[in-house]
Amino acid sequence: MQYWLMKTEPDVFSIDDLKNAPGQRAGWDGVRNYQARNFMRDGMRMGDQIFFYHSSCDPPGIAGIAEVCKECYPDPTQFDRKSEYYDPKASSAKPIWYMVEVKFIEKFPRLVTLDELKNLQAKLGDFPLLKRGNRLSVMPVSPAHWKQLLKFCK
DNA sequence: GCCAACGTTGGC
DNA sequence: GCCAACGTTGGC
Repeated sequence: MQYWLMKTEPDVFSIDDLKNAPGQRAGWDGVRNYQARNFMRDGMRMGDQIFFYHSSCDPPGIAGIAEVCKECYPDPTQFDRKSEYYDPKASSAKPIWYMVEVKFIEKFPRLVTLDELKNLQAKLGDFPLLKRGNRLSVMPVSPAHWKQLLKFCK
Protein backbone atom coordinates (compact mmCIF):
# COMPACT_ATOMS: atom_id res chain seq x y z
CA MET A 1 0.00 0.00 0.00
CA GLN A 2 1.28 3.41 -0.97
CA TYR A 3 0.26 6.91 -0.07
CA TRP A 4 -0.13 9.98 -2.26
CA LEU A 5 -1.17 13.57 -2.35
CA MET A 6 -3.17 14.97 -5.26
CA LYS A 7 -3.89 18.63 -5.89
CA THR A 8 -7.06 20.01 -7.32
CA GLU A 9 -8.60 23.42 -7.55
CA PRO A 10 -11.81 23.26 -5.57
CA ASP A 11 -13.50 25.63 -8.04
CA VAL A 12 -12.97 22.95 -10.65
CA PHE A 13 -13.27 19.78 -8.58
CA SER A 14 -13.53 19.74 -4.79
CA ILE A 15 -13.79 17.04 -2.16
CA ASP A 16 -17.52 17.75 -2.03
CA ASP A 17 -17.76 17.19 -5.77
CA LEU A 18 -16.14 13.79 -5.25
CA LYS A 19 -18.45 13.03 -2.34
CA ASN A 20 -21.48 13.91 -4.46
CA ALA A 21 -20.28 12.16 -7.61
CA PRO A 22 -22.07 9.00 -8.81
CA GLY A 23 -20.75 6.15 -6.68
CA GLN A 24 -18.55 8.75 -4.98
CA ARG A 25 -16.01 8.03 -7.71
CA ALA A 26 -14.34 10.20 -10.30
CA GLY A 27 -11.68 9.97 -12.98
CA TRP A 28 -8.60 12.09 -12.47
CA ASP A 29 -8.21 13.32 -16.04
CA GLY A 30 -6.25 16.25 -17.38
CA VAL A 31 -2.84 15.58 -15.83
CA ARG A 32 -0.33 16.86 -18.37
CA ASN A 33 2.93 16.63 -16.52
CA TYR A 34 5.24 13.69 -17.11
CA GLN A 35 6.37 13.22 -13.55
CA ALA A 36 2.81 13.30 -12.24
CA ARG A 37 1.75 10.93 -14.99
CA ASN A 38 4.50 8.50 -14.10
CA PHE A 39 3.42 8.46 -10.48
CA MET A 40 -0.14 7.64 -11.55
CA ARG A 41 0.87 5.11 -14.17
CA ASP A 42 3.75 3.34 -12.47
CA GLY A 43 3.09 3.92 -8.81
CA MET A 44 -0.62 4.00 -8.07
CA ARG A 45 -2.32 0.72 -7.30
CA MET A 46 -5.78 -0.27 -6.19
CA GLY A 47 -6.45 0.75 -2.62
CA ASP A 48 -3.65 3.30 -2.35
CA GLN A 49 -4.68 6.17 -0.12
CA ILE A 50 -4.65 9.79 -1.24
CA PHE A 51 -4.62 13.12 0.56
CA PHE A 52 -7.05 15.32 -1.34
CA TYR A 53 -5.45 18.76 -1.50
CA HIS A 54 -7.21 21.98 -2.45
CA SER A 55 -4.89 24.38 -4.29
CA SER A 56 -5.21 27.89 -5.72
CA CYS A 57 -7.82 28.82 -3.17
CA ASP A 58 -7.95 30.61 0.15
CA PRO A 59 -6.72 28.94 2.19
CA PRO A 60 -5.09 26.00 0.42
CA GLY A 61 -4.86 22.75 2.37
CA ILE A 62 -5.73 19.09 2.77
CA ALA A 63 -9.48 18.55 2.63
CA GLY A 64 -9.80 14.80 3.08
CA ILE A 65 -8.95 11.34 1.84
CA ALA A 66 -9.62 9.41 -1.35
CA GLU A 67 -8.56 5.99 -2.55
CA VAL A 68 -7.42 4.60 -5.88
CA CYS A 69 -10.35 2.54 -7.19
CA LYS A 70 -9.20 2.01 -10.77
CA GLU A 71 -5.62 1.79 -11.95
CA CYS A 72 -4.25 3.78 -14.84
CA TYR A 73 -5.71 3.79 -18.33
CA PRO A 74 -5.34 6.24 -21.24
CA ASP A 75 -6.94 9.61 -20.50
CA PRO A 76 -9.61 9.99 -23.21
CA THR A 77 -9.45 13.79 -23.13
CA GLN A 78 -6.10 13.64 -24.96
CA PHE A 79 -7.91 12.35 -28.08
CA ASP A 80 -10.80 14.80 -27.85
CA ARG A 81 -10.28 17.81 -30.13
CA LYS A 82 -12.86 19.76 -28.21
CA SER A 83 -11.22 19.17 -24.84
CA GLU A 84 -8.90 21.72 -23.31
CA TYR A 85 -6.66 18.72 -22.59
CA TYR A 86 -6.48 17.65 -26.24
CA ASP A 87 -2.98 16.58 -27.30
CA PRO A 88 -2.43 16.34 -31.06
CA LYS A 89 0.69 14.23 -30.53
CA ALA A 90 -1.29 11.45 -28.87
CA SER A 91 -3.10 8.64 -30.67
CA SER A 92 -5.08 5.70 -29.35
CA ALA A 93 -2.29 3.44 -30.61
CA LYS A 94 0.22 5.56 -28.74
CA PRO A 95 -1.43 7.32 -25.83
CA ILE A 96 0.72 9.76 -23.93
CA TRP A 97 -1.42 10.60 -20.90
CA TYR A 98 -2.94 8.35 -18.31
CA MET A 99 -5.43 8.74 -15.51
CA VAL A 100 -6.70 6.81 -12.51
CA GLU A 101 -10.06 6.77 -10.80
CA VAL A 102 -10.47 7.68 -7.17
CA LYS A 103 -13.14 7.00 -4.58
CA PHE A 104 -14.25 9.26 -1.77
CA ILE A 105 -13.20 8.02 1.66
CA GLU A 106 -13.68 10.93 4.00
CA LYS A 107 -13.77 14.67 4.36
CA PHE A 108 -11.89 16.02 7.34
CA PRO A 109 -13.89 17.94 9.94
CA ARG A 110 -11.97 21.00 8.78
CA LEU A 111 -9.47 21.92 6.13
CA VAL A 112 -5.91 21.38 7.34
CA THR A 113 -4.27 24.44 5.92
CA LEU A 114 -0.93 24.84 4.21
CA ASP A 115 0.08 27.13 7.07
CA GLU A 116 -0.50 24.33 9.57
CA LEU A 117 1.44 21.92 7.41
CA LYS A 118 4.34 24.36 7.37
CA ASN A 119 4.24 24.51 11.15
CA LEU A 120 4.36 20.73 11.29
CA GLN A 121 7.42 20.62 9.11
CA ALA A 122 9.79 20.94 12.06
CA LYS A 123 8.31 17.79 13.54
CA LEU A 124 7.75 15.83 10.34
CA GLY A 125 10.82 16.78 8.42
CA ASP A 126 10.80 17.55 4.71
CA PHE A 127 7.48 17.14 3.02
CA PRO A 128 7.56 17.25 -0.81
CA LEU A 129 4.49 19.48 -0.92
CA LEU A 130 6.37 22.17 0.99
CA LYS A 131 9.50 22.11 -1.12
CA ARG A 132 10.16 25.45 -2.68
CA GLY A 133 8.69 25.87 -6.12
CA ASN A 134 7.02 22.51 -6.10
CA ARG A 135 4.34 22.35 -8.77
CA LEU A 136 3.72 18.64 -8.98
CA SER A 137 0.03 17.84 -8.83
CA VAL A 138 0.61 14.19 -7.88
CA MET A 139 3.26 13.20 -5.38
CA PRO A 140 4.09 10.34 -3.05
CA VAL A 141 3.72 10.61 0.72
CA SER A 142 5.88 8.43 2.94
CA PRO A 143 4.07 6.03 5.29
CA ALA A 144 5.54 7.84 8.30
CA HIS A 145 4.28 11.21 7.08
CA TRP A 146 0.93 9.76 6.21
CA LYS A 147 0.50 8.36 9.68
CA GLN A 148 1.46 11.55 11.46
CA LEU A 149 -0.48 13.84 9.17
CA LEU A 150 -3.56 11.68 9.49
CA LYS A 151 -3.38 11.87 13.25
CA PHE A 152 -3.14 15.62 13.00
CA CYS A 153 -5.95 16.00 10.46
CA LYS A 154 -8.56 14.01 12.34
C1' DG B 1 -2.79 40.47 -10.35
C1' DC B 2 2.03 39.52 -9.40
C1' DC B 3 5.85 36.83 -9.81
C1' DA B 4 9.15 32.97 -8.50
C1' DA B 5 10.00 28.56 -9.85
C1' DC B 6 10.05 25.25 -12.93
C1' DG B 7 8.70 22.38 -17.22
C1' DT B 8 8.53 22.39 -22.19
C1' DT B 9 9.61 23.80 -26.78
C1' DG B 10 12.30 24.68 -30.60
C1' DG B 11 16.22 26.89 -33.03
C1' DC B 12 20.83 26.16 -33.52
C1' DG C 1 22.58 18.52 -26.49
C1' DC C 2 22.39 23.40 -25.13
C1' DC C 3 19.78 27.09 -23.69
C1' DA C 4 16.69 31.18 -24.41
C1' DA C 5 12.00 32.00 -24.73
C1' DC C 6 7.76 30.93 -23.39
C1' DG C 7 3.85 28.88 -20.69
C1' DT C 8 1.98 27.19 -16.38
C1' DT C 9 1.44 26.56 -11.47
C1' DG C 10 0.15 28.17 -7.27
C1' DG C 11 1.06 30.89 -3.08
C1' DC C 12 0.72 35.43 -1.74
